[in-house]
Amino acid sequence: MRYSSDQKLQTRNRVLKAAAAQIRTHGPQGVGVAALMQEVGLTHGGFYAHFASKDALIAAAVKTMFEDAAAQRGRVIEDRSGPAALGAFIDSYLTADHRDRPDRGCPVACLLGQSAQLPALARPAFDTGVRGMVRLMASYLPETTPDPMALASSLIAELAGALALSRAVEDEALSLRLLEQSRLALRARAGLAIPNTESPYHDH
Amino acid sequence: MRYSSDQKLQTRNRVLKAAAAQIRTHGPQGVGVAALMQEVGLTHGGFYAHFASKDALIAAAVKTMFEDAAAQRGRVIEDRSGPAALGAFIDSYLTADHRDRPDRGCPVACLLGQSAQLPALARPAFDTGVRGMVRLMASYLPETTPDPMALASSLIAELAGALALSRAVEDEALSLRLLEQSRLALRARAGLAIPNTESPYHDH
DNA sequence: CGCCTTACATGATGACCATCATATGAAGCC
DNA sequence: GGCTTCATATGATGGTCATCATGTAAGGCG
Repeated sequence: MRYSSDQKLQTRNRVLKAAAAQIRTHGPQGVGVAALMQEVGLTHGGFYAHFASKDALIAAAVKTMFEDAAAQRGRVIEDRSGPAALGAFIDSYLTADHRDRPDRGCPVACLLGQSAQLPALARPAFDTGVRGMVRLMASYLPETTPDPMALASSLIAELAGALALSRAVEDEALSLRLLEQSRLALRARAGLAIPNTESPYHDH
Repeated sequence: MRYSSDQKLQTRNRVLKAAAAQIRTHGPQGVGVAALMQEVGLTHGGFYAHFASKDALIAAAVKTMFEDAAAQRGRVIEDRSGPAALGAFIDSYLTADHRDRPDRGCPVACLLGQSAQLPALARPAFDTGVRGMVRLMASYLPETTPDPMALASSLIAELAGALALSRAVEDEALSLRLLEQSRLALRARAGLAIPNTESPYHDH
């Protein structure tokens, strides 16, 4: 075995990445140290050379989840700005695709209901992430918005709530309705043009 | 020991009630059969006389959670009807009290992010509960609402999302802001009078 | 050439957990 | 008064899990 100079760091990052995906799909409790390390191609013993405990891993993983999410938002928004950026973000957020790929999805929506399972070590990272998302959203609102932070906070609640609900629900039709109704409502509330779409309650 | 005629049923109900509270506070995985039975004053062995498996217990508990929630809504709404009922519901839902007592709170908000942990047996009960809540909300909206079901679905997403977010967040001030902003936004969206409250972003 | 550090592997430990086979003890019936 | 039934208790089984002590191979440095 030859160890390059940053071997350990690379391994750590691979473990973190795998953990972030696992946490989003199976929750913080659903991740096992042994299974996680095996996924990375290692065995469970070496884990404690990288993290002091499972809780420490989760805290670090939550942090990287938010960093990845910020990068992803950048890719979605591209060079748009203001309300156009907000529209692109909302439209990409409330899709069946985002719903079905929680492992790459928004950490807020994934951790929304996991407050009980989330170790105390990981809480500050979550708070920071939520704050950042609210601030970002507020910055994209039209300049005429009277209280951008207030509106942004309400928009985030619906955005993440609708995605989480659409995931929790079993019935596909109900799930899609939840996504689409909130997408339209959010666009309207943010002062964006409404795409001409029939209410899914009426077409059949 | 004397067994009254409905002894078994009463025990079953006590187990269910305890399970419902545990699931809401610690999630489906956080409930242990042994600990649960001990809470009811029994030992773990008798459990399987009442439920075929832990998953079956959770499914039954989810069902009772929604029944309890419906009864609780009735108590909050009292003899109000229409928008007044809706206002009372929203105001009672987005409070620090509801946030801090998940064991007695809305099952939708508790199970929002637990989709991964929720056993398949319990999913239909959740769907039914969500549908019922949307229908109820739609029935309270002003008669002039163009598409009550569509609006109700969007309102539920924000309602449950805001409560879940306020629980997941560590910082008390942020948590209260999330509750209050969504409370005001929801009242406005439902066509209700806005109580005269300063934005918590501005007062300090 | 040989020692030491580094990155990981092996294997063990103790805790917890769902599940079930079997025992117990009381109530009601004959 | 013995027998059955029924709700619950006891104790075992097999599994999973986080954690840690110790072993091992390889590279770098003397």
